[in-house]
Amino acid sequence: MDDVAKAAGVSKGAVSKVIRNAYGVSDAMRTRVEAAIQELGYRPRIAARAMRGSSFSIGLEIPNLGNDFLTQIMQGAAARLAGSSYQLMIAPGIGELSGAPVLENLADRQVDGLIAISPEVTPAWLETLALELPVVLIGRHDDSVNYDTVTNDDVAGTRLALDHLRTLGHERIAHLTMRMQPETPPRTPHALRLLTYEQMTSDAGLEPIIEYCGDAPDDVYAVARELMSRDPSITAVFAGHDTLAISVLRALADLGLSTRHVSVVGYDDIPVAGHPLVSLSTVSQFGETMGAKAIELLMERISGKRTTARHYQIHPELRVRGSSQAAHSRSASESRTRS
Amino acid sequence: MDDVAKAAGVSKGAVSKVIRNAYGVSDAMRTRVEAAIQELGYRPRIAARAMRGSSFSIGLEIPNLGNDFLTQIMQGAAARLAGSSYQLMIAPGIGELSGAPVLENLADRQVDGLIAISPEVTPAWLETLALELPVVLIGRHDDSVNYDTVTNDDVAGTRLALDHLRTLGHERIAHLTMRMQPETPPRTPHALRLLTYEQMTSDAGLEPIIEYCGDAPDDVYAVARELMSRDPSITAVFAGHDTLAISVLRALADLGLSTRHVSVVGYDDIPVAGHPLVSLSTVSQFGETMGAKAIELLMERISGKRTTARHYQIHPELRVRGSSQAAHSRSASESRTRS
DNA sequence: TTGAAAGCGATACCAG
DNA sequence: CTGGTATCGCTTTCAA
Repeated sequence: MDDVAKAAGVSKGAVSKVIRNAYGVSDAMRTRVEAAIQELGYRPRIAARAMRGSSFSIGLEIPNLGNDFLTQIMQGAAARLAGSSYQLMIAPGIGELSGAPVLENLADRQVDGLIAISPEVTPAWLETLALELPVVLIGRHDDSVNYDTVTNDDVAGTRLALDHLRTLGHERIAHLTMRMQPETPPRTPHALRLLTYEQMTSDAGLEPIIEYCGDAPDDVYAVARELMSRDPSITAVFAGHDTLAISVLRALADLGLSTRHVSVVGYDDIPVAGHPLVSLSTVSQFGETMGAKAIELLMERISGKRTTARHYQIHPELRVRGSSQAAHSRSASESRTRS
Repeated sequence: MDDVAKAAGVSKGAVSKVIRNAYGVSDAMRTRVEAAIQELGYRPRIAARAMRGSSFSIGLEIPNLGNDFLTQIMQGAAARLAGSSYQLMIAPGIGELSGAPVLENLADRQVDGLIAISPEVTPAWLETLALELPVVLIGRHDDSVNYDTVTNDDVAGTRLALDHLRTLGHERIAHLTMRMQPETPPRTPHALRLLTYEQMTSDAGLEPIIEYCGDAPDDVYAVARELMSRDPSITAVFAGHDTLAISVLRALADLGLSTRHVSVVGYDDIPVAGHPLVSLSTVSQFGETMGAKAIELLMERISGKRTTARHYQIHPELRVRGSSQAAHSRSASESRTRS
């Protein structure tokens, strides 16, 4: 920067102002400085800028890279940030090392704002973190004071899925979900979906059939397969998200069954769900919109336009595809042969 | 840091040494300082550290978030970095804004090392960039001097796919690939696959059938569908990568055809390829290993263990699944009805 | 082994 | 409108 200042015959301060196009620079000076910048191929060091001002980076913490729904969120955020002077820095969690440590890593790097997705970070911890920098949490329905949230209406989405299956005549509807910490009140997406499932089955006088699985794809598959082979009375599965649902489809296929025998409905509407070979009925929660909205909320805070919390909620929509079909008693109709 | 120094009754320099566990600190001092760090919950600011030393961040540039193969690379890199003091910062390209600008953004943020995936960045530019910081390029077979490369043997992989189809009796084998800049010699994965396809069809006396598509999923689908409906003599498609292959499967399904009529082989072995409903034959290039290897090469340079370029090449393997079947003349056998 | 002081490259305040 | 200067938080000599 000193070089640029010398080349243009001005002071460092002036160069700084031109870069930030701050108030108080004459046109003559601006042109000279910009010419010098061009000529020397000067690029400001973000690290140095970050010490006094901002880093022009916004951090996006995600617990898991393999999840297509999270990918949609990332895409929405990245697209919304395109053309701005900010760069999106995505920091993935790795196995157990997820959530708070990753968020701290990003905060240590002086990002100007932070988007968090990990459901297991506690609200109290996030409130503290949000005292230091703007934070948006995606997914959890927190009643936060210092940070914003972007959620979808998991209760409504679950109702859409279950009402759809009931309308098709299903009564033995299982719910496959992730193992999770108990929480009161439920605020994570999967806890809310589970709760809503429990309420709806109870209201309808149906027996709840709940199966829990871990994160590893192999475990999900094993649990799905065990569930499908253990109880032939089940005619439909509502899966906590599409990746689980697709594991159910895999288990069905491997057992020589199909969605004619067992209907499957997922949640998220990941891209592959719409593929004709998969054709998964699901609830869309518009991941790209969520990512984009998170950036917008963050920018409002970064620019100082807003200091009070906002809780933005998306209305999910049902996508009916081939994996949900009218109920048949499976024990009667199934053929046990591959089609 | 001043606070910590005061609390421990030592100098800033001493605290710094403890943090970096540098040479020349007594045990007594270390314990006192560590206690103070604990007590005050002190966390060093990376931005300040970056000004003098390193940022403990390594940058990963990817052109596109929606590509499952790139996701595998990211996962491999993230996993390999787990437990180290480095944080992976993934910077996605957005639409046109990809490649060089994103790499510059990362370099401006003083990352300690950089992994690049964009094929369109020129070798000359990368050589210059690699003068400033360690760089590993994934995918392109450059004969680089200042940066390392991680590639898979695209020629061998293409041979695996095409030999497989030939063995199944196919002679009308189309190749669906991405539109790309001409380059001499070919160094990008898709250019090499195309070249190998051209050589093999020529050697076998077969007519080359080459179809180009853009990046947008809709365009890929349209091209695939047009190809499938235009020329019924085609009995097999070798797609440049799995996502293209899956679009071909979609087009086939929508046309009332299946892989009994047209065999499809992809490249990458993305997770969904192994799903029984998709069952895509493909060439695995072990994306996770590539990502992990890139981190390893980078770390060797960051630690100063190595300064000469390495070009690491992975041996691809064929994964035979249901989408490749013995050739039938499609015009004779097809039924044009949905099954 | 420890402490003091000089930067790193920008920003921001305050005179001129 | 412009230039000088203190400053951010850390690393890194260099003496003691």
